[in-house]
Amino acid sequence: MVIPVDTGIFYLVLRYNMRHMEKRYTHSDHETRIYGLWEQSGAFAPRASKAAKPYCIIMPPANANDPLHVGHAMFVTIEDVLIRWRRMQGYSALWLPGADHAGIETQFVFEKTLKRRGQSRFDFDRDKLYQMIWDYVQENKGVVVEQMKKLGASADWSRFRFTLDEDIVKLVLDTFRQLHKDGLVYRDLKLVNYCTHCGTAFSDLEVKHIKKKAPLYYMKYGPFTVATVRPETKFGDTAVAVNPRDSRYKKWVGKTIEVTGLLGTFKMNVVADSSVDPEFGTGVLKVTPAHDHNDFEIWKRHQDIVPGPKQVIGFDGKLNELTGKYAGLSVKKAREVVADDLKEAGLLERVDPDYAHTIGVCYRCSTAIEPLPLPQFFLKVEPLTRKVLQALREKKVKVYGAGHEKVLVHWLATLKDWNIGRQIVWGIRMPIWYNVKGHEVRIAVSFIDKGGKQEMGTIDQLVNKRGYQINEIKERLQQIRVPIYEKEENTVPYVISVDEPKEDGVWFPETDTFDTWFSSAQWPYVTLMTNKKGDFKRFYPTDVMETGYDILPFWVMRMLMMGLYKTGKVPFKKVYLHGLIRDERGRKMSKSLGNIINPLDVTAKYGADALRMALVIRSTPGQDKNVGEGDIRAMRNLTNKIWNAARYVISQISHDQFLISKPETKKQDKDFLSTLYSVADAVTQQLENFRIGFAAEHLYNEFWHWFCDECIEKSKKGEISQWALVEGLVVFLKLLHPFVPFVTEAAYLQLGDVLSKEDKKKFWDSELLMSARWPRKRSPTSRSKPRKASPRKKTVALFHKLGVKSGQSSS
RNA sequence: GGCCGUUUAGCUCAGUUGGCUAGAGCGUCCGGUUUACAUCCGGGAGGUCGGAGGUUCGAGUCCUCCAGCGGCCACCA
Repeated sequence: MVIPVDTGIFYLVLRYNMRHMEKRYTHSDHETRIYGLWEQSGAFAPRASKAAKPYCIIMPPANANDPLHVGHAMFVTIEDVLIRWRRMQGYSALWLPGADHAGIETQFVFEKTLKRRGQSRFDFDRDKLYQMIWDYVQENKGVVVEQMKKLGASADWSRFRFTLDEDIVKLVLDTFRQLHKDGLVYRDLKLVNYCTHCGTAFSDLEVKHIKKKAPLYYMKYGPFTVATVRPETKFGDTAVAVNPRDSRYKKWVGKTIEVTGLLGTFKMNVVADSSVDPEFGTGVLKVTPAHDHNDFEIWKRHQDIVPGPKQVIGFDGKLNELTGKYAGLSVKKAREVVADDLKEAGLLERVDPDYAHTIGVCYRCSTAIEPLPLPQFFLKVEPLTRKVLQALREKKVKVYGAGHEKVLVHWLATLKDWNIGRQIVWGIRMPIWYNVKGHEVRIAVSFIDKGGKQEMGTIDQLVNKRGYQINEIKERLQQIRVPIYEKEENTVPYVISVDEPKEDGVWFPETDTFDTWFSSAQWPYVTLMTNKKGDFKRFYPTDVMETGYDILPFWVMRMLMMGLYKTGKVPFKKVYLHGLIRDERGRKMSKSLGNIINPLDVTAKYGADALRMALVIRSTPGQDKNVGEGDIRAMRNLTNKIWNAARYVISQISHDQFLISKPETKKQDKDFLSTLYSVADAVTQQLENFRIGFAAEHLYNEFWHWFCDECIEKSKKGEISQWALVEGLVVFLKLLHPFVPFVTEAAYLQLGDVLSKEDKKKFWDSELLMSARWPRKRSPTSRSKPRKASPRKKTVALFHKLGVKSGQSSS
């Protein structure tokens, strides 16, 4: 057979093969060179042949700023197993890699480095800060790619995409425009989950709920007593609510009461709302629409009686000027001070010191989340989730992963509208311009003046009182806050546009950026649309989306929503969710425990193959897995075993004039080959069913305990012929290759060096194992692995035949 | 409060649609270096598959209930 190979590769392969094989497999002698051979062979790119069926996996884009951790190693291994397997089966296999700008994560990390220099993000205008983070990311980008290569990832690096690539951004913005046109985007004032430490709003999904004990204060409230854990928000109260069926308070409903508090006496209306639980506390609720989600909803339901949000906590997490002498206190401090003052004023009836409840905290920094009123752009979610639910019902997408399909359905069924703006700089700026003309008194901005100092205020104050030019404000803008008013004539008009509108007016850009997930939700189609011509047509919908179950709602769900919206098709047909990797005792890996497995350290010590196999063997989708150094060492031993099995077979070839023409006569050979190929079929089947961990274990056992322990030993006694043994070795190298690509390739190359031209015709179908043909049953007549029927089984079968209930009789 | 997962050898876990005489790694005990591999080979001990019912010729596998562990969701102030 003539193999058309690039002569350079051929030369390298020749040079690579040294006749001598070391007694032990030393990964460091092979991995880098083998990866080089693969890359130069061009086999990472999908087969060009039109006849080859497409197979595509989009790689979850790693955070551009994130060094490799064990989670990466897991996804690299599983996806690489699938891609290598399908590639060997002859598919035109594309594994498309990329990186994510990871807005909040990256900006947060960058701000830490700023802090070390004694600076903060408030020292810079928008453009300057963006540029600084861009440069910072450029320094680190690419590191993770090099690290993934060390793990053996056979991705097509030539198709690598970054979420902030110009053409990707363009498509993401197009989608936004389209959503807006279709009425799926709206601007509204709602309470958002605001982290005062990170300085941005989050979506509901990014709020972590933790159980906590806190004092529950019972305070006098006009004719009532109300229970609250947040006395500091009382300055923002606008009404009092009771349950409509609560007979105790019926007479008060609709009345106006007088409440004397720390800042004087106020009038308030009493409303009846069924969300109030008569059993809780005193059954009376103070309504604080600006600082509590439930209260906000009560206001929405009773707008005629209940005044709207009165914000008393600022975005800095401190009480504002409406709180009189308490202004400037942090929420936490204010709570204590207010409680003390209430007590002193005789307004505190009693305190339940250990009230257990849950509070929302920032998933990033664990700061308590403040619900704050903020005008935001929202994505109307229901029309999108409906389509996903339908696709799931119609089985257009299937989820592999321990019950997570149900979790996904639950998410989709209960999802709330998505606030897609974030108050950070690092991301794709929302393409929105406000015409501030005539609204200068209503719009607050911050910017950096010529002296490099931050200035803030309404546009009116800055221009008319402090004498700044409107253009210099715009040029060095940090943030803009455009309020929403009930009255039409007070509402600030905006247009969707990337560039400043040409129309008359004074146009200020929105300073919010999109939630990172808004762009990554579009990842499958934007990466294919902006890549080589025809990729989208050929590879979309993709075959498998593989990722950790922890980002199912953040990413997978949203990709389905956006993919169906934009293309009318699901972005992927299968979802494989891997579990988290924990330490050998089942604990989460953390720096403080010192139990982190650093993939690069492990790779250096035991080899990439050992790490890959340790991660994947016996893993189950959706299920966490414990991995310790012992597991990795055991798999390093496997690589050595593979190497030595090959070494033995190869040594026999060179010693005993290996004869290809030897006919297939021995019965033992036939049995051996029959079993060999049923192992191959079983592994293939397991991979097709995404039983990857099981396939790996099965292979491990068959290779080690059957092929090595039994068959090689038999061959020493002449019970299995040499050529059959060589065939066995080649088949196992191929089957093992997706899991442990380096050592199998190294062994395959060694074998190729020893085989004669004639021999190669039989055993050799490619210069490189990674491009070789996946083993299949040689003839349809060969049976599956014969199993001895046990006496018990025979008996049972007989009973069955006779229609007799066996019961205990067989024992 | 709702949902999901899990419970199999000393430890960590596998175990397709029921067919098991229940496996692997690590650990442990005994024995082995005449050349594939001591990162190894041979052999052993160790499990009433969380508990109780049920379906079936047959249940680790399916159904019901109970219990422990873990996770996700939820506006009880």
